[in-house]
Amino acid sequence: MRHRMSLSTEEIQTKLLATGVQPTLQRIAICRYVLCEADHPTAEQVKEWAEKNLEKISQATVYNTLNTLVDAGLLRVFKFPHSEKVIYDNNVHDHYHFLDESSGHLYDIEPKDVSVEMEVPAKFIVNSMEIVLKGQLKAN
Amino acid sequence: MRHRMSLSTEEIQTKLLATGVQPTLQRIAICRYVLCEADHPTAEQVKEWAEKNLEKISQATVYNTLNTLVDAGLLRVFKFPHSEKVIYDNNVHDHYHFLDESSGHLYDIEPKDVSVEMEVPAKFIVNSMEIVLKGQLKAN
DNA sequence: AATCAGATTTAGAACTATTCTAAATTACGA
DNA sequence: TCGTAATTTAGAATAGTTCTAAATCTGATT
Repeated sequence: MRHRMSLSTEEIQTKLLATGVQPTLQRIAICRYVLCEADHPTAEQVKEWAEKNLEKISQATVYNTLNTLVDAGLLRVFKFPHSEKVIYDNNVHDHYHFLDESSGHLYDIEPKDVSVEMEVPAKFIVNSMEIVLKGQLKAN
Repeated sequence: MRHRMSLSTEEIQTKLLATGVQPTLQRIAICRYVLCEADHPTAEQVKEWAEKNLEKISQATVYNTLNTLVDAGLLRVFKFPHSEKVIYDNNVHDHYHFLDESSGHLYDIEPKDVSVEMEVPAKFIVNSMEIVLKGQLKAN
């Protein structure tokens, strides 16, 4: 279940301004991709998309922009064991992940769709919890 | 709860031979550290230890040896979100981790010490599960 | 003990993903 | 319109790990 937002340029601008980020051409374009279209993209994928959809953009700007969006709380970064590359997630709320080991595809798992009952040794005070499930999709 | 084994050189040799790994000087030394003494070390820490405890060892041998031990099933590799570096774990059974966010220290959590009740959307066939808890240790 | 083949070790280059640097460009407010 | 700050850029730098190919070691066979 992807967080697909469909946002107009104005809505993106508003979102950026609301989080104190200057809505430049490059940032708006990248937002169009990472907030609306993409599904757990890597920086590389963002760059590929941006090169197709902008006159010209540098690697540094892609990274700068993604970091800016993360700092602004519009995006989250994750790093999974199966890949060196960071992935960006437009689902900024607490959630878990499922990795389809055959395709490498990632799926968000909403906390409401799982029940985790966890009891840990008393000496640990748990603030947060990262869960990655691995397996395959049911064939059916 | 660390998996501290105290193993003699002979026992290490036997372990290596049993898994089809030639027990060279370097490998035995590194085993002495990673199987007995170390606690979730990085390759860098293994290298530092090895430089103190061997005449001479190269970076490549440290990495080669760690990879060999992982392939042999004597060690597991993990990669956590809070660090770029891979860590090696001599606990090769299924288990989870707790990250003390104040110290950066990792603790193994044995499955028997937690109860995880998890129900996920039916389309996912879950084969394994990585769990990292984050927080602090209870003060007292 | 000497030989040879294969395994291991090594120094250093290469690689990948990301960040840094410092100059050029752009945008915003006065 | 001007000046200052923010943004973008190319390319260098960095970190962690792997690769390469030469040197060394091992240990089985003679």
